[in-house]
Amino acid sequence: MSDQRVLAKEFEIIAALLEISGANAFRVNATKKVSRVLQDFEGDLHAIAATPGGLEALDGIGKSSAEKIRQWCDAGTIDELETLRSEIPPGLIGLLDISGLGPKTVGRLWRETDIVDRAGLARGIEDGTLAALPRMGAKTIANIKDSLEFAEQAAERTSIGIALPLAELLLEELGSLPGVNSIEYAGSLRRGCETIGDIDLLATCDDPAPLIETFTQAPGVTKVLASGDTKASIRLKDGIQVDLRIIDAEAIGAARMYFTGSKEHNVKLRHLAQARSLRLNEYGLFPDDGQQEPPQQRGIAPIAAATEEDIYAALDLPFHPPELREERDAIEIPPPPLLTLADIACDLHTHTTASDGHLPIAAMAEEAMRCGYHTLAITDHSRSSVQANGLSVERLLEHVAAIREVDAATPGIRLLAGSEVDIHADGSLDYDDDVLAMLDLVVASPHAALRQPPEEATSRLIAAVSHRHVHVLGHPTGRMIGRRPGLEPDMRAVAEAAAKHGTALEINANPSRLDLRDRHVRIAMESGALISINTDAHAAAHFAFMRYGVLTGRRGGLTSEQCINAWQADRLLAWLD
DNA sequence: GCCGTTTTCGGCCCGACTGTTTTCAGTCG
Repeated sequence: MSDQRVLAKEFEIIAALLEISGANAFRVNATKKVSRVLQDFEGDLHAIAATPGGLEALDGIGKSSAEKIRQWCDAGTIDELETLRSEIPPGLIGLLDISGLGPKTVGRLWRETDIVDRAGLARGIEDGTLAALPRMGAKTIANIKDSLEFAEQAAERTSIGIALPLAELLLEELGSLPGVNSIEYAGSLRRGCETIGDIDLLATCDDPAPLIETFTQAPGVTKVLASGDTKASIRLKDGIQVDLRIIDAEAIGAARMYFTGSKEHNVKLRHLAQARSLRLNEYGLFPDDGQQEPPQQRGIAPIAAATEEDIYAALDLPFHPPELREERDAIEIPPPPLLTLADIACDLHTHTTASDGHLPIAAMAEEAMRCGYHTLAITDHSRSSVQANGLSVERLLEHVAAIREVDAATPGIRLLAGSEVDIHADGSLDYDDDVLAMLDLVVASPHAALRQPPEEATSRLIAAVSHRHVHVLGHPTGRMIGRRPGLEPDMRAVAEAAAKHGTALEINANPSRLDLRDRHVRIAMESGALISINTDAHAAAHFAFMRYGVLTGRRGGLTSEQCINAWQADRLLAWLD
């Protein structure tokens, strides 16, 4: 893990310990923000720490945090963290993740009981220690017990590849109920995040009660977490939480904006609203008359509420698509026109039964035509990928001939004979130049040695993108979300080399990969590198992964101009030549 | 702890729901 990622975790721990100790909530928030800034930071942490004022120039990092970061760079520890650790049992941090337990309660456990970790909590529930605390009734304790058991076995976040199809299924089922006028998803799912904490649904309907009832009693619901007049939360049997909110149709824009987030984007919007003597909440943008009671409860008409566009316009801001509403996205700057799924006209990285795919060439061509593509590249594995049945030079030559044969026999789509060539640890490729030269398209990808140090990874990938026969750098880091971190190269250096040599960087659209990731796409855009979004399809169903790649591209600010999959066939072919 | 077109002090987003409590604290998103 890179230094800034390790340090981001340290600040996360500081924030959690401060929270338990009862520190000022704004100080806790500020510390959490430092963690997020470090998490997102791309560049050389030690270099920026050594530059006077360098750290302080980052939004959210002030003098005090900069000092701590420099201390960590020099000594490998932070005094404040060591002090906190010596005072507060670290096992308490694991209690903050249990739904229903917040900082106040965990702080109480620390000061007033002998419960210092999850095992202690389980004991305290049984032996009555918990029940002795104020405001701890039977129901609260039962909820905590349930959350504790759930937290012990649940995965942290759900892949968008699981959450999005599930959400679409829910929309179909709930949307067909009588009296439901509209239903849609919001939240991190709508922003296209690679993993989803829970699914947020927004509905407009004639009568909320029957919808809430159907929702909370649906098959697959293992627990009803909340059920009110306008909001309900359930947990499904696979552990995913779904929140449903009932919205007034006139205020759907404000609700969309509010529940899509991100939280940080909303906070920025509220700040700007305040500066204009306005008040923004999930019911609309209102004039701020200084009264405490929410304006919508006093019959005050909103200035804007029906659409998100109205609200941005009323704040004199450009519209931001959901994918560009993260903390890192500047709010005043108009976003570029983003690539859409409809722009995608080809897939340039797919596999067949020749290596480890499930379909023969002709069947893959059929699927690509169903997607409306003008071109499909067949790129089976190279010889080093033994586990994936990689092709020897001899088998590759036969395969190329077979691809050209199917291409000639299949009007309506152009098939490219390519290869996904292994990039060896030293940056050399798995086939000789004369072999690569006869291919229509070369995707070069790292598959092994994915734990090599960042400097080696950087030169390895720069060597690949600089190679005269390489068109696309496939899944550049080799990461698998939640399973392995992959390479951590200096992505700006790789992107600059790619831009210089006219090589495209891939967004591998498989939802387990999404590699490049969103923040790397941003760097590629800034460096002027081209992007190629490919599904790496090994089966018919994998062609549908394209949308996850497009979402990731959009989160990085990708335009159709800079994405070679959006180009017309002749332009693409000219570029390949 | 951070920040500044109300600037070096005094703020820091806002509402729903639950459970325990008789008016609201704590948690969540």
